[in-house]
Amino acid sequence: MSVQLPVQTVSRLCLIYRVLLGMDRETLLSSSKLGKLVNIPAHTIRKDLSVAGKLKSSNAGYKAGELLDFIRELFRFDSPLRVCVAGIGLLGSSFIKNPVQEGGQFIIVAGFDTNINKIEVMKSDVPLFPAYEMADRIKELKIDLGIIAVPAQAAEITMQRMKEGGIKGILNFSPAILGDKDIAVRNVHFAEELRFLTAMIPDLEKGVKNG
Amino acid sequence: MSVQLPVQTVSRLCLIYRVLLGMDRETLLSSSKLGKLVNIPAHTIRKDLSVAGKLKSSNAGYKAGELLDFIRELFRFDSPLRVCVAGIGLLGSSFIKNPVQEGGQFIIVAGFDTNINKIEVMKSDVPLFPAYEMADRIKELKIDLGIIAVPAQAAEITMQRMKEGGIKGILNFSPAILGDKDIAVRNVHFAEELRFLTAMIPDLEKGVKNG
DNA sequence: CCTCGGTTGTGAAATATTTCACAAGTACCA
DNA sequence: TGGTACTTGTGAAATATTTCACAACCGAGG
Repeated sequence: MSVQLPVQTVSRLCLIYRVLLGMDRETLLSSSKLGKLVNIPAHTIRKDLSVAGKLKSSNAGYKAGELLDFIRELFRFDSPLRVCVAGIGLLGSSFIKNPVQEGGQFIIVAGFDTNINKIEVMKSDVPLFPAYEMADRIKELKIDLGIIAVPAQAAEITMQRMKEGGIKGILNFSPAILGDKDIAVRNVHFAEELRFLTAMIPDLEKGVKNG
Repeated sequence: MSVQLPVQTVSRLCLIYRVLLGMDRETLLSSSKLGKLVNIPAHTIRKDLSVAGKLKSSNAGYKAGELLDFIRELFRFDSPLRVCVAGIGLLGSSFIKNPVQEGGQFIIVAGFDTNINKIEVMKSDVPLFPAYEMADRIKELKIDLGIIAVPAQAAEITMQRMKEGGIKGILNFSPAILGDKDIAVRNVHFAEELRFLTAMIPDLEKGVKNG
């Protein structure tokens, strides 16, 4: 399969997947009902499903459960992925202490930090290791995804270590901007979300530049 | 101005803004040098600046400081925005305790929670109020932006209260999917970022569906 | 069996965005 | 002054994405 879906399509399907997760499998949804739930026009949803290779049905909408299964298989959301966290600061430890549930799709199996004291002191169900062991541990524990929650200046080396360990994807919360041609990297930055939001606001009154 | 820039252009300019912030104003950057820093092709950067209404110069690249000023004025990033946080849980309180700095572009001026005890017990420089006062306080304190960090079932009502107070933009960290035609809303969801990442990974080995 | 109301799936049209390619500007140097 | 080695800005071409519009399908009710 894999006709390489447009990124936005992928993103929308993920969004749909999310609402379907919290819904009775038997619920019957038309593309327009679904559209209202996720703020996407009905025809876009239909097109997305169409290019993604849809399922059978005609008429009468989609059964939540079937749609869920379809997307799950499409993106192989079935087998749980093993995740590690680099940087056991405020943010990093919150991932370790309050792991995302999401039906067991992700399992946090290791934490890393350069600060050995932190590793020894912190209590956690997840095993913690010093950062220099990262590549080896990632191989050993067959880790798929990495979350980077280290300071900016350590981000690059952390990514390198993760790559060396053979990680497939990285979610980067550090202020550094990471990217790589071999693996999927996604940068997330709170302040920038706020900034983007600000930039998108039609007109923030203020002296109203011209009119 | 405002020719309504493409969303992606806005997003890229914000990214560029971020790297410029952490850079000496005198640094001279060519579009390709800049491109490497943010993982964007040079011609896309030039085009973005072009449609955004660019500045003067030809030759010899951009001075970091000038570019910064250009983007700042373009999006009116100058006057600081007043931000409030709804939901003083783990995430919400982290915003209050460790406010984003970003050169004072955002100031957190209030927190809200339905749980009165929490409000009374928690120590914080930022004043905390009960949720039902939200609309009034937002008006009173002239708050521009809201961060929603409440549980899913409270998200909708929180948005309504914020709208009622006249807020211009919302950054929603709750699992609910929010949207509104009048104000800018941005949904952020960690698990979904992981999921999106997973979906984007070319081939996560696994039984390798076909080939 | 036929029609009505509602829904999907999808080619084709309409838009939007990215990429290209190149004229034109600038500095430097001799 | 002329030549070299950069770089930008941008119209036009190439792509990508979204929107439209409509045939086809289904179930229910005569």
